[in-house]
Amino acid sequence: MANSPNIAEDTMRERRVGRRVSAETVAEQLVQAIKRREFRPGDRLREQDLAERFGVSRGPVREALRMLQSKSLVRIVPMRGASVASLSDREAVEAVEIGAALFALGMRKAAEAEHECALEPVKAQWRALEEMADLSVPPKAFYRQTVLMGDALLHIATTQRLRTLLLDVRLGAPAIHGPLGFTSAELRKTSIRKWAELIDAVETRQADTAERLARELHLDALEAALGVLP
Amino acid sequence: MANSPNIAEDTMRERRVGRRVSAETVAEQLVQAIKRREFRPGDRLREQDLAERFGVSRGPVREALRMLQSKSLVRIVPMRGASVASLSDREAVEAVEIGAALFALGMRKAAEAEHECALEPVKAQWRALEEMADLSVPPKAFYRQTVLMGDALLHIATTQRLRTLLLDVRLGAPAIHGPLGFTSAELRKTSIRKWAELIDAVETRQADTAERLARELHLDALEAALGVLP
DNA sequence: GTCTACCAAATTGTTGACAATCTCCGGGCG
DNA sequence: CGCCCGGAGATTGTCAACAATTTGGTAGAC
Repeated sequence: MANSPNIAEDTMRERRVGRRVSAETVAEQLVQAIKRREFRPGDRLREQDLAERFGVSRGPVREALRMLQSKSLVRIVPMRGASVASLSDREAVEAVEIGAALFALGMRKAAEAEHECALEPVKAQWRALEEMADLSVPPKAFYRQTVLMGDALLHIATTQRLRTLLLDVRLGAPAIHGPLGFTSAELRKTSIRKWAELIDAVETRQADTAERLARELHLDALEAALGVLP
Repeated sequence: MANSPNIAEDTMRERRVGRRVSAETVAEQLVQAIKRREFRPGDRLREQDLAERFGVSRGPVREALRMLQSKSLVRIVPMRGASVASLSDREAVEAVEIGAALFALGMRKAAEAEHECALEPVKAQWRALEEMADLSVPPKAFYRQTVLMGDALLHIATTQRLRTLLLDVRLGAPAIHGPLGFTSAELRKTSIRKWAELIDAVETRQADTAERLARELHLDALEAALGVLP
């Protein structure tokens, strides 16, 4: 109550009483910057630069880099520094396939789990997705909606580890896993239909069907993306 | 003979050209110590203790802890320190299922990959496994041999990311994923047979069969382990 | 002209000291 | 008797300086 709500419009040098540690916020902001393409795959990440950018010393920056290294988001070679990880086409495809396998497992577990009324918000999001069939909606928005739905479905399976792992894997291959594939009205229609079938499979506890549909949803998008790339 | 591996008081000095960075060796040794059960799930990891143990200062120790945190091997809560991650039964099962899904994907890719004569060493290791059907061989040895075979099979699929990811996931749940299940002669026979079938499926490019067998091999062992635990 | 040795700048790796925070243990008070 | 308070010790978070290594360029020899 007597807590004065210090607003965070100031720079990050603001000394918050909160228990946030520098290394964590640095890692988080660095991830955002990479997602925002301010740093691109292959770009070098000099410790001093990052330290000045985030208003801390090199210690927390090094910790943040180590965290992101373990998530395969940055590459560190001893005595030569860090850089944003850049995946070959083969590795990117592999990452998407891993994501598909993990998501398929998640959908199996969701179908097997208890999920009383938890499917209602998912259905609401599906209706939002259905509205995006028209190509006037940018592919990125469509893609984001699918990610939202997938995460909501994963949530009802209560598989924390799986969710974070999937998030990490997707972070590494945004180029292919991203909205690249959703430029075709055909694919969007198929995708919308399969999402509906997936939700139904989860609701009616058909684990095998749910697993298959989840995998197909990912691999369809991958195939489409590969058709755009080369 | 020439080298006694116990005392390491001078190793940090100038044993070799400093190509290795402290944080990496600390992380590696800490992982070994955790695998060796010198630190057990839930045990606290004080930075100063680890620093003295490994002969470095707290900086590299903190970096190592961050690396292991991102791999879900240690848990760090701000201002309260690090501890070895301890999984609930549910989380451990989840980890094994994730491992099964990843390995199944790897076997699919192995079956689809080009693999001229690369299967010969795998077959040699299978013959070694076959010799271990007798229960006089400790379960741990049998388990280790299966891990070796699995890794060799993954190798021919050239899926680096998948291998490291699988390794990380397995590190987190050694209690269940370990040799717990292989105390039954029945299970060993089934396992040996399915490994042979798996190798054959990879050799004859039957991706679906390889994927199914890989999953079954993991889930059979999980089921057996769950039968021992409660 | 090309190759090698070597120096200087830049960058990473490591350390010890200092600051911030938490934990624990008594003592005072309702 | 139970609860709040406070301070000392322990532990983590952060920083700036120092050491080690790589890199890029330059001078010299052949």
